[in-house]
Amino acid sequence: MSPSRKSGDSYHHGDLRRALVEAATAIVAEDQNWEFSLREVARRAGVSHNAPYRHFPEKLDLLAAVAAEGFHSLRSAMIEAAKAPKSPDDALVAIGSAYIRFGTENPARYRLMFGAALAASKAALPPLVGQAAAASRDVLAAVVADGVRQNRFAAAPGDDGEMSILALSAWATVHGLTMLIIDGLSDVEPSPSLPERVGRALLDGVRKR
Amino acid sequence: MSPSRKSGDSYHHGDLRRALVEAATAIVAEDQNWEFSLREVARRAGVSHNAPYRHFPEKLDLLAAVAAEGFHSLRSAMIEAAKAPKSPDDALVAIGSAYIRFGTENPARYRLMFGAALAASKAALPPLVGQAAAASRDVLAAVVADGVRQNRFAAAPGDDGEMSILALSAWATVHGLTMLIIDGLSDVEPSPSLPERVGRALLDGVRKR
DNA sequence: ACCTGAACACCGTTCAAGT
DNA sequence: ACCTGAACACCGTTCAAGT
Repeated sequence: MSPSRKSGDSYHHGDLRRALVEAATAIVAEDQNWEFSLREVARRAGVSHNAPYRHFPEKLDLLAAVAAEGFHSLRSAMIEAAKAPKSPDDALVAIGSAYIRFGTENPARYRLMFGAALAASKAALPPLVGQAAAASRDVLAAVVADGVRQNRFAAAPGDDGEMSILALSAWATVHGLTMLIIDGLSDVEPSPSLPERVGRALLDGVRKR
Repeated sequence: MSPSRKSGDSYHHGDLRRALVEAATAIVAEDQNWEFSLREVARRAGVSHNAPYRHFPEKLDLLAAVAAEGFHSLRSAMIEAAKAPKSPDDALVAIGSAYIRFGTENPARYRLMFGAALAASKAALPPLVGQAAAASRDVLAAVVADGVRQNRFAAAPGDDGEMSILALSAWATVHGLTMLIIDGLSDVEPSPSLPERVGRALLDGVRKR
């Protein structure tokens, strides 16, 4: 057994960091509550309650790691959704739908992703999370830019050349909707067709008429 | 000193409930952190650490009370903003601006308002919060409905008669944007003119062209 | 009715050790 | 290096009393 083994094999040691992230993710999925205790994560991972401190200086750092992984998943889901469609219109609907579906299908995980920022409070957002979030936003932004380039989407008047406001708006709409649905504040019944309908509404918001 | 004194005078007793809500609100504003401890609230109010249980069965209920009051404030800010403008266009921009300003000027309070829902997790949203939130949403919805009625806003295609999706979309946009800005996930620099610009972008999303 | 003090089972974090 | 057990200062909540 040389030490050159791939870090992917998880006997029990060597990848405690990954084990902790997975344990935390599992707890969140099972309890459907984004607030987990560090001690429970350690128990689940089979280590003492302060072994995690070797890998994460404080609880917030584990939270950030879980959140960042969540954003990577979200990004994958969006990329997957954007694969098939040809037109920017279809792509935007597909991506919007995938986004809402991702959030509403595992609300606790979605809340954690933004709750990590939330927990940070005054402090700056953990860079890990910020980058991961930006990466998933960029999938949406790319499609929006595509639509503008093909002259199908209307850039906002104030957006001279830049299209950041338009992309930000689109992100805000799907994010806000996801949150409102998760929080039970949307009065539209959450039918399976909702993501699709929201995707269409999103499209109508940017489409050139 | 008859007991028929108005409940508004706060010597020290009689209105502990209000004192607790105010103490919690003050702590959130000072720490800029929406997570306060029940014991600290009690200390601040000058009572023992479990006196609050006479008024709030559990911590979540105090959280909900603070959140509900926050929604009342938000509603007032929106109503105030909608007063002056005449056209639905101006009103929507004004309301959107006021909304974003409310959220970004006291992020901790805004996060708490939605964090109360968040904390509830699987359980249903505290009715108190749900109603207060709906009441403030309705200010926005009324202006949107006005615009549709005057044929200045375009109802979404799927919205046969109802305009709930359009209003929900508008709410989602301002809510999402507020959250993204608060969380530091918006890459647009938070200039004082941002609320105004966002209000205009919101308008462009619904306006008939 | 409303409030108290002591107690319970937790928590995040630290520290002096162990290997 | 990595992990442990004991300890510290908290927390939410409960309970038997006090007035």
